[in-house]
Amino acid sequence: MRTVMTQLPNTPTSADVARLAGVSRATVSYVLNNAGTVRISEPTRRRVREAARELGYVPHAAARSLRAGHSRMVLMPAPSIPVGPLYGAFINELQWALGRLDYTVVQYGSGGLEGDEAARAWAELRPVAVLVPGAGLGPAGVQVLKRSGVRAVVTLGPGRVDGAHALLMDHDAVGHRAGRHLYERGRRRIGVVMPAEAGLDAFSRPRLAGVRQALRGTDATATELPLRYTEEDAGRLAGRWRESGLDAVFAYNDEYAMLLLRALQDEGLDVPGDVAVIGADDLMLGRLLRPRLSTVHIELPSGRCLAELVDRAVRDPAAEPEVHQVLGATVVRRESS
Amino acid sequence: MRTVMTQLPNTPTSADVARLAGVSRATVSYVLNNAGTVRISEPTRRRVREAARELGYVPHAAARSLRAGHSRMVLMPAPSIPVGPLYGAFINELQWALGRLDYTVVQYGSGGLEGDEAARAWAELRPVAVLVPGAGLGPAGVQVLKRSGVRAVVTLGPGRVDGAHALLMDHDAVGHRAGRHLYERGRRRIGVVMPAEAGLDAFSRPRLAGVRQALRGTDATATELPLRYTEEDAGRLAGRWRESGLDAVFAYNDEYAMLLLRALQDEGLDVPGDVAVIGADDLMLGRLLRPRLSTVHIELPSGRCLAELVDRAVRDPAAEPEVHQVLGATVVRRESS
DNA sequence: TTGAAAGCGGTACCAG
DNA sequence: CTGGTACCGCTTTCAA
Repeated sequence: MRTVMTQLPNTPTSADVARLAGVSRATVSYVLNNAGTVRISEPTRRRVREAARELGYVPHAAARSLRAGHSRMVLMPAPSIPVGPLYGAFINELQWALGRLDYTVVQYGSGGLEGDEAARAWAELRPVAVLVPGAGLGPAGVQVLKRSGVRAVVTLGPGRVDGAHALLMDHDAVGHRAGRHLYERGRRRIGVVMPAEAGLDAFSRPRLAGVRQALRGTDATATELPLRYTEEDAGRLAGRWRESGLDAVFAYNDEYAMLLLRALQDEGLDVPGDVAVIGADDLMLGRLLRPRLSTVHIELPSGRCLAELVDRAVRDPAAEPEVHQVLGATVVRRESS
Repeated sequence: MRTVMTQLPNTPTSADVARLAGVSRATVSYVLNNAGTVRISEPTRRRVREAARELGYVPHAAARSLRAGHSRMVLMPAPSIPVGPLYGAFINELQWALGRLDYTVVQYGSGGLEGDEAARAWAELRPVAVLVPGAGLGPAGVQVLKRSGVRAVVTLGPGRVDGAHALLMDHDAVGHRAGRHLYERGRRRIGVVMPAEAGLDAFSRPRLAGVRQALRGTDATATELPLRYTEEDAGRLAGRWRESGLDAVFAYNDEYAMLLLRALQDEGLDVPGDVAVIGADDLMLGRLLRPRLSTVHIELPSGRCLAELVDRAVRDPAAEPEVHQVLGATVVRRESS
């Protein structure tokens, strides 16, 4: 006794189309895929197309790629932390560029899984390529992916991983430029804001290291300044500023810089007189402050360029992994330093 | 004559695991899925697990869901325009919440496809549910999805679509609050910034309509102010301000508001004396300006709440579509209005 | 020009 | 407790 309460539409398959058109499934496949090797008469083609339209037939991607033994899916983990406009624009451009090359980009919501654990989940989808921002994927993860038929693994982050192509985003350079700039402006006691928010230390630590490196062998010092992204915490930090004796600060990025800048001014400190401030990312909004915020402009690779790398790698999976240095960092001096 | 230049690792299948463990594919499946209905001896289980580990076996999601006739994939189109921190945080929360309910969230890079065209592409993946932000999906698209076995279609946007659940984000309300606020502050000639950037008019138009509605039946007027997100264009707009006679502006969101605010001040106009400015989104950075930016705080639904809606809908696909009003808009008055 | 059939990788029923 | 096997939807030889 089956009580069917709700008549869910039975999803039409190519067999249904074939039946309706009075042909075989093979013919349906030929017609709908415009197979070049076989000639199908025009009347038949029309009947098939008509039947497909009438039934609302949509091919089943899983079945197709199961049969084909491969797909054109490029998988990236979805960012688990809110991501700035810079990186967001980069992703969009990349998706578009890969779309032009007939790949389908899919961002996988890794819901809690980390690094090599996540790699297993990604591998289940049998993508043709995987793009992994940040660190977190180890050589083991790369192996899992490759063994599952992934033809190209590309990491975009601070370091390279064995077996994967790498787009090195050298955040040290960002800190280095900032540190050098502040030093050249005569600053010697330099604070470096370290966001307290989780997930950002992958970027903040290299940036700090870069500052340290720029200052190595000089009489200048770099001091870590933990900061939560709240007005209260910025006020607290600014309140202790005079006693700290710091005469400059590299504020991780423009948002933290703006936050701190305002707090410093509220404490009666003069920027850049008493303390020079520089951010990073070159956000539009930084230009609107008084004084206009100096910043480290960051140049990401073009989406097109990365898309081409992926395509190359997919076509020749056995080639040596490419390693590119892709993060350009330039100081844009405005009024705050 | 096959010249194999590169020994690509042959992806292990459950058959390989079975062979290595000396059991059948069925047994492998039982063991690896912890099938409750069948008892497998502990030694066998160990042999199977060991073999799977050794081969680096990863199950093939497509094959599995092909056989099962369904998946737990929730598909959303990836945003094609850079998205603010508000919405980004919402997506993250949603992904996490759906992950807790054992769904896999996938953002599909629709690379150029629009609305109902895109629906067909999504349907190929046979997701169990589809979440569509914005307008653009019509009833036809919903039908395509449902006929392809999608059990829940949820739109988050300005209006409802036949057959789909709707989380109504009433951007009119944002404009309405802003308009009413400015009116109550005694302003009568109100400008409304309309971003020139593509893709934003889905939001900006309702917001404008909301302002108009708030002003209906009063002696106040709303004037459209096209604005590109550049300093030059803001300067141009500010340069013509005095002759426009406007005494207030609702600037679409906080970013455009900040841009315009600075430009107005550079023109020697007093904010809020000569012109009141209000934005929207309640960005942290707006609080840092002088004067602090008034704004319309927007409350999005909690990810958990939406995840539960999805789960309900998936469990009972035949239920009446739910329609919820989910966008809370509240004026946060600071110093610029 | 079209059809029959094998098989992609897994799952689940039924026999043993 | 375990193995054989049919089948999910689609593509692609091979024959007719």
